[in-house]
Amino acid sequence: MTEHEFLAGLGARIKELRIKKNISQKDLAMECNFEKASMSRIESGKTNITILTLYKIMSALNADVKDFF
Amino acid sequence: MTEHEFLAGLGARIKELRIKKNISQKDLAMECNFEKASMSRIESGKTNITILTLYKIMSALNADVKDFF
DNA sequence: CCGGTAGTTGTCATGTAAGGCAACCGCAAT
DNA sequence: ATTGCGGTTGCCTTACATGACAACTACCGG
Repeated sequence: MTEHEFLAGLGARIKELRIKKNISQKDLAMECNFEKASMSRIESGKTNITILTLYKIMSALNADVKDFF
Repeated sequence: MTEHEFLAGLGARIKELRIKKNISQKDLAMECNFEKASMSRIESGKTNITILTLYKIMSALNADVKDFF
């Protein structure tokens, strides 16, 4: 698995969990205290997020980090 | 769980897996293509690593990312 | 047609991770 | 006492994530 594939897969997983909770990128981003633009880039695998950013998203989704992989 | 606790816990988990494989920070760092100094800081929770750095460490440890949480 | 909603993309400033080098601390073992 | 190893810390540069704001597309509602 390439690094790019890894990031894309992670973004897809985040999107999947977000859709399951029926909230918009904007709403999820607001709960994480950043912009919907950032969430868009994260879900599309364009940014190599830090582990704390992943932690914030995980918390906002009431999910366990394990659920992201 | 605070962000600091999250980072510290992640570092401890990395250390645990590294010890289990019986390799030094230096050797693990070399496999990840960075310095032992960086590995020391990661294991002690001093740096907020990116997900690709975690991915590199995971690969070097022949572990699944799930094993880190 | 026009408003709002969801998502994408460009650009910017600031902070900080990545990567590297060197010096240092404990602690073996000789 | 000194050589070596594992680990820690300080400092530096460069790259990039974060966070923000705006502009844009596309779709759907009235």
